[in-house]
Amino acid sequence: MITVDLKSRKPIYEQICDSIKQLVLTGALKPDDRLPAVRKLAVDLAINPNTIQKAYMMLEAQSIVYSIPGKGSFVSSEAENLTNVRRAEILNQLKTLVRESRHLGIAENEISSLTAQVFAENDDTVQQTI
Amino acid sequence: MITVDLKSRKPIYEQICDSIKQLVLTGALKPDDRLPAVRKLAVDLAINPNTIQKAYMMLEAQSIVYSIPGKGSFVSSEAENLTNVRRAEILNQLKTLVRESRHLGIAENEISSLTAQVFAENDDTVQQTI
Amino acid sequence: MITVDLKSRKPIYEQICDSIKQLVLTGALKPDDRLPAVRKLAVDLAINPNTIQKAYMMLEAQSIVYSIPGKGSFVSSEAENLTNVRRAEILNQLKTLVRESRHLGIAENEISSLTAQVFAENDDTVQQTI
Amino acid sequence: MITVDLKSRKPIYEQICDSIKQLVLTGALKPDDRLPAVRKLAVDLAINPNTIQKAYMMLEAQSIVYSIPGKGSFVSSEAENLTNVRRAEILNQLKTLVRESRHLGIAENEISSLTAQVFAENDDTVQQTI
DNA sequence: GTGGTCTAGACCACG
DNA sequence: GTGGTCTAGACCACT
Repeated sequence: MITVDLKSRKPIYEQICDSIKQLVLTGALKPDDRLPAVRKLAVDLAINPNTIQKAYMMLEAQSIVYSIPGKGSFVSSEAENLTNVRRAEILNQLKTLVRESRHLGIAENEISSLTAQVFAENDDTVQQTI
Repeated sequence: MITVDLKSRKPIYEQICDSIKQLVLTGALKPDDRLPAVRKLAVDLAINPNTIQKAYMMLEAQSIVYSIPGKGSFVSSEAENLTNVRRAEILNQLKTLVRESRHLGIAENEISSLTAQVFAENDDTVQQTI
Repeated sequence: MITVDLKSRKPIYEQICDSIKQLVLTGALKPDDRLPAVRKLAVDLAINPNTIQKAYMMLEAQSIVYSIPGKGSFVSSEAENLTNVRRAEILNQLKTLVRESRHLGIAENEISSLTAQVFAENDDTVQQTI
Repeated sequence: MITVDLKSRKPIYEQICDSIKQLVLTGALKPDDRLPAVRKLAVDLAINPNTIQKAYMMLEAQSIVYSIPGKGSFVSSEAENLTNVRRAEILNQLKTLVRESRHLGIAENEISSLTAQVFAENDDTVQQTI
């Protein structure tokens, strides 16, 4: 489920955070679900446990995860807000990009057709979330 | 014209690169136009000349700028390709974002209306370039 | 392996770039091989680390090297194209030189014999690569 | 006869030196011929007279030119050695290039055919020197 | 005055 | 320990 690209410029701990957020967003992880144990995940991904620890700490700082010493880390119930937050972010980014597109002379219908095309895709992930 | 945010996580020299690329994209800088002198820009932005130098070097490595020691730095004639490159980038980013939007349950017409709204904006910059 | 001539008119960082390209061309450095650490090479060559850093940055801009902060700098897998690029360069330079030779009244067979002589050399490096 | 490329990275004064050496090599300028007047050449090339002056000074330092204050600069009689010097240089560079060609796996007959091709060219400049 | 190179030394984030 | 960024200040060559 969780993968990291060691060659990427993005810090590994950040990749792990993003992976887990993604799992929450898609519903694969629900509130009070337990996250993989730090040591196990470290072995699976062949990376340093400290790095996993750091990722979990960042998630905890964002209230996406809570941890119980000796038991593990769990998805917070507030994690469901993630969807709304992310939605707002995306719409904002879209606005910025569309604005720049316009500056560069990209026509409105070029964007519309791109959008339509994406919505016509047969994406497995989408199927899962239905 | 060129501004930097010292607090940003993005390196200063990269901000300068982006600023200048933006000026080229908007047509504010045309091929063979002269860029601000390294030292002058450094003073204006209250930044070390080495940092400006680094930015210019990166732009030169990308063939967006050419420098003649003793004379100055100038916009390359090949810089006009920038528009096409940037256009492709944007369409790609748009596609990714729209795809994620769909995953999060954002409706197609929500995006359409956002697009329409942006294209209806009265942007001064757009007016100028007409 | 890597040496620099402080007295040369060619910038030190460029000498380092060329040295590394050469190592890649001869196969001494292969894709994903690790380059010497910036600070270590700086000490070995008795040169400021910034200069090494600059060299590595230029190589990265040319996609010959990729760097992962905290891990090191590595030969890119695309670096293998270097051979083709260099070959084209060489043939071009040869053409120019031969043309000038002709202007100066050097006979064709003088060049042929020089070529034959070089190909008859017993070069250790060539032996190794067989 | 003499041209400069203001956009080139090669210093203008060096371009002028090379141009003049070339004229001597092709026989267009013979011993005791007078070089163009500094001011006139500066006007013709639209560059700073100091730059021309510097070029002539460099040539004088290499004994390719001698100057008589108030009369002008003239091609030295020793300038004819230039051909021999240049010939040696070229053969040396050729040797180095051919050696690298061999390392990169370029076949001997590839170089031979390139040489033959150049010698078969119909170059006007060559015609002149006959 | 221009760009270009280099040094010395600092601080940061990552693993 | 790694690479990456930045500053301060020096010197050079070219115009």
